Amino acid sequence: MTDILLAEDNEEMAGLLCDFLNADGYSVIHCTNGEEALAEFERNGARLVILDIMLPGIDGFAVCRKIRESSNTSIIIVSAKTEKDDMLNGIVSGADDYIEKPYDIDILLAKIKGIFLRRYNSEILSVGFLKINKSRRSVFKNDTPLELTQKEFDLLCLLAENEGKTLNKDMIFNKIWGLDSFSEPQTLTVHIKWLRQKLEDDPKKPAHIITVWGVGYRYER
Amino acid sequence: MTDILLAEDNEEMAGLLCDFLNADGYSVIHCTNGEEALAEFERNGARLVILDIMLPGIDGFAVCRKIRESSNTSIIIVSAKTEKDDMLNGIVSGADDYIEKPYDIDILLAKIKGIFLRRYNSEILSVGFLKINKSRRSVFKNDTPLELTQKEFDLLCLLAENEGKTLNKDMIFNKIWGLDSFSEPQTLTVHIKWLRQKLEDDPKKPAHIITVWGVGYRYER
DNA sequence: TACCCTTTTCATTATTTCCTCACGTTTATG
DNA sequence: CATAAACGTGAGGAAATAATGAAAAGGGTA
Repeated sequence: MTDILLAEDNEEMAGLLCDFLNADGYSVIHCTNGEEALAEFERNGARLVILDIMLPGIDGFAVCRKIRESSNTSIIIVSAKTEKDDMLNGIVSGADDYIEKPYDIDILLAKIKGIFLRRYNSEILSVGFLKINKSRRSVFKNDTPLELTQKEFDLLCLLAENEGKTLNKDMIFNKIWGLDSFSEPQTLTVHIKWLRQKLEDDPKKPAHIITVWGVGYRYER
Repeated sequence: MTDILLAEDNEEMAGLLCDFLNADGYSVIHCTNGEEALAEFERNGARLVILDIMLPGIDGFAVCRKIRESSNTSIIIVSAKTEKDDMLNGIVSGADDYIEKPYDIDILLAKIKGIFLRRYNSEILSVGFLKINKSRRSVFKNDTPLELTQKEFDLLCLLAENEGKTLNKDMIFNKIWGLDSFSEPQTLTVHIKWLRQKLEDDPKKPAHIITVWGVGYRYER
């Protein structure tokens, strides 16, 4: 399922917003009219729907009501008009939130972040070409999913959360294996290898999981 | 539990709003400062909290954050200021919605109605091809009913409500069997099997109830 | 009690992940 | 350039975890 379904007929606006959303780590599908949006929603669903009111064909309110018939997904309505009736209409149609054009993109992004946090508890960690969803325990490399094992995932999270910072081997080991572990420290390097094989373009020449000699490892985007 | 906890220091405003809310059938408790509101929330909770920002003592943002530490109840923040920062602050603090003074009381009432509808009236959980009616305890897969046992139903609800989120096995077990259960944790995997046989197209290759090795399970639509 | 249905247990198999170890490669240093 | 220490690699097997099938236990009801 996509994170966000965006229904907006202004290509320029939509493109810009998509870029921002992608940068924040959300997967986005863009439709330019109401029918398309409804069809897409029926097929694949979406965690959040952003609806422009002034869509060609079916308008945003109608799309909103239609979606609400079968789903309680989150919906934000975007409107150019600033009339009270419009706002009321949006709320009555079942939208979770309402924002007026021209809107400040930071505010929209903050609203979205809030919705995802409250609703899915899902902090999406977006580091360069990687998207790590900690609550799902899933990782995407440029939109293709990576199948990581438990240890690999934990390791990657630790490194990515400390992106650009060199982490001591002992520290990594203790965090992931626990202080009371009896495993050989060497085991860490093996897991690093596997991680590299899964996410580096050329595992022989790691560009993201960097070895820092005598110290540990560092994640670079 | 009260329907609405209103934190507003302006008595006149509060009185008016209370009247309207009562007229719409909500039970309301009114506090005039942050401390009082927090104490009341701790004691009795509330389905929705309406917070004025400019409260004597602790301000609305702080109250909001404090409540969010322990609860995901709905929160609306009311502010006289109209600055972007204020709005962002509200969203970041974890409010569900934000309204500016002077507000149109109809709009506020509509927002409230929307929140209650979405949040407490949504007995029907619609997740992809599944429709779960929690009060009737019935489940439909593409309009054909599934006959689930009690445990299967509870398990499915838990997974579906947390769609897309990987749930720890222990957590699942504790939620469904209770903390004081003496059953073998193994019994969970057996029920997972039953569930898969009833709702997966190919139970051998589960597409919806996903195993996350070493962690637990995740529902995907 | 006998029946039916649900739930649990248990033993077994299947699968995935993890660890170790030996050996090869790279790096820092004198 | 030689050397030692640190790191990387590959493979086999151990260990951990899940899935399965069958059977027993429990609970409600006629």
